[in-house]
Amino acid sequence: MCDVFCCWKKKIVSAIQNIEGLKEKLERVRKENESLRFMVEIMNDKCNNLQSHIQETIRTEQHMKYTDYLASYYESNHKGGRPTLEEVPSSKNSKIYVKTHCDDKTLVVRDGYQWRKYGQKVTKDNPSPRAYFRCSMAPRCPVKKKVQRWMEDKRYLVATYDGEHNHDVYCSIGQSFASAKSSSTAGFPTPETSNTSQFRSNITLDLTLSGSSQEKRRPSSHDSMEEYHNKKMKIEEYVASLTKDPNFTIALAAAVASSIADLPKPTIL
DNA sequence: CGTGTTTGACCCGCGC
DNA sequence: GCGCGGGTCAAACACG
Repeated sequence: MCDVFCCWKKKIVSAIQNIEGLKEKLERVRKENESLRFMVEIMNDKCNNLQSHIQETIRTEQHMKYTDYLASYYESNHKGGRPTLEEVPSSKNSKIYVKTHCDDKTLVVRDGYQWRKYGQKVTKDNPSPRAYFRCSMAPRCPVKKKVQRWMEDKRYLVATYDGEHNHDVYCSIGQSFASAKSSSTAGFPTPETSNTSQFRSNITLDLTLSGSSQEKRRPSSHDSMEEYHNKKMKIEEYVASLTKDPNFTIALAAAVASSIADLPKPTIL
């Protein structure tokens, strides 16, 4: 009787120990889960930041190209005179002058959008051939452009745009990144174009807990400040170790790039 | 094999 | 009506 009792007692103690162990395990998993959730939140913020960064980079590039064109154009035609409104290209049916190398035979104007070439022709007034491009989003996007070397200064390419894009630049970029196959035309993110590496290298994936993400995450009512800071430190260490891993960075960049392709509502610049 | 480029042929508007 | 020239098409080709 006593033996049976002892045996049962042992079993019960063992079961209780098991339960305690499971409880601890559960608690650990719960904490891990919480940390991961926190990290996903951070990643999400960083993803948004990255997206804004890309947007800003493209705007800057277009602005610089435009400024370069204006500067050289007014230098050669106005000898320091001020530009007039008529000479400033409009977004619809506009002309853009892009400086290139003289020996550069490709009629490529990197304007942020991806284009598909559908024809080339030598015109009467200009010995240089004229290339015809359609937006790669066609027929959804009706925009076309003609690119030809400028007669007056062969260093410049004249891109004449016909129509207005009804989508964002990033649709083209996302499509290009996602497909990993691209044309050698004016598409911004094409591997063939020299800007690509520059474009990518300018983006640094800041995965530390700084900026907006830190602002957003405040200690909850049941978190003490100390607990919160400890947690934050742990995650910072973890994130730092991840950022040191080149494979992780590559994987994240690829994921971000593909997510850009699926942006829900594109905005027209 | 899929996707983009090349290039000769074709279309179409315009001036004579 | 004809010829010219700019714009587009589409088959062939190239490339990854």
